[in-house]
Amino acid sequence: MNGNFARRKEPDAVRRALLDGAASLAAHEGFAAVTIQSVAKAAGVTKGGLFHHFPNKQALVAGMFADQLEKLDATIDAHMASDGEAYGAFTRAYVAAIFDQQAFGRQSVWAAMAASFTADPMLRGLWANWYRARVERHHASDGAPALEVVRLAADGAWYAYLIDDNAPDDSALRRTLDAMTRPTP
Amino acid sequence: MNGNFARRKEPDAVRRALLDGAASLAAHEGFAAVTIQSVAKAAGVTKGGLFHHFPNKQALVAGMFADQLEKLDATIDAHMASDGEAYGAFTRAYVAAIFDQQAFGRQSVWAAMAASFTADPMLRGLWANWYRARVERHHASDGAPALEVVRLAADGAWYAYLIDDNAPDDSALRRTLDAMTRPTP
DNA sequence: ACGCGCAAACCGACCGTTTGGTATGTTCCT
DNA sequence: AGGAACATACCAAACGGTCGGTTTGCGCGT
Repeated sequence: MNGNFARRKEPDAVRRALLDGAASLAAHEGFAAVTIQSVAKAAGVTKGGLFHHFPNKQALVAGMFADQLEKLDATIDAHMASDGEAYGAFTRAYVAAIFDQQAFGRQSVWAAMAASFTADPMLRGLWANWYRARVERHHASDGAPALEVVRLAADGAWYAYLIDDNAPDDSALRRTLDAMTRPTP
Repeated sequence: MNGNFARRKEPDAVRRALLDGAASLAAHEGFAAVTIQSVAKAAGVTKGGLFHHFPNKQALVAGMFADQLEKLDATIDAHMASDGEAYGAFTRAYVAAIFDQQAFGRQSVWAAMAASFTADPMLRGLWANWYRARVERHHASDGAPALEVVRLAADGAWYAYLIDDNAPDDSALRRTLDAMTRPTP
């Protein structure tokens, strides 16, 4: 039995707090605010404690990226599971995830991650690999060129939404893109 | 007459060298390499000289952005001038500019600028205003929703191209998008 | 059951470097 | 002469990272 007070040493919980703290910091303060000091403080740990879990900052950021990719995986898989139609299911889930403000809005980790994509080739590779693997996995149902155009347009809409502060109503665009993923009879 | 040697004091030339140096630095070394020191050195000037032309770093970066926007303006206008068809002319020029590697490739200033978009709200506003003004200006010929989708897809393709190192051949996509801007008879 | 050792977990002070920015000159042109 | 156009020296702050020390908990021998 060890479910005692909070004073116990639970490294897994600390590691989780570090990753969550980094993500929250990136979402609300921007990617530049993700410093070793700030992340450690947000997790209730000192710098020394942080460096025990991650050898350097790059490892910390990479861990945060991988964590977010896992969550995105779960979101997309859940959406695909509740989709009756096989054709374009992945593209629909992808579009749905992007148009979900809570997951991809300015106040999200991805907004900050977009900033670091062009800077760090390693993080760029992480995302590129994820996307490539997903496209390849669902090639049977989502390999059509028309679906690729839909995904690209969703990416563009997401980027435009991030940039333009007073974002317009995009529900019409979302419906349009969703309709473009339906099989043509 | 004052067209003498290069030893004369020509503040306009220095200012130009600073903007070009900043752009070149951002393109080849990434946005993080755009520091006061590096830019001044690239322009053959010391820090003090730079701060004579720009009150702070934000003003320097803003000037660099405005400079690039002017160049983009010229590129698009030139493309539109040589376009016989009125409908979708702006969208076609926009797509053409994006798919021009020299202007928008990874080795371009825009690749670095994309990184700073999410970080700095001011720079974000500069781009958002430019885009909004352009769309409004060409609303008569490029206001159709189908054309907006094309522009968004071009943005998405550009972003994907920046992220994925081994970029695939996108000439087919470029033709597809271009075809989608033609008037439907 | 009980101490005991040892490694994992964490702290806190320190370091070298870089950054944007300032203050005080010095040179150049009109 | 006087201001614009630069140079030079300096500064405080923040960053990533290191290092020695301290605490916690678990295994192990008896």
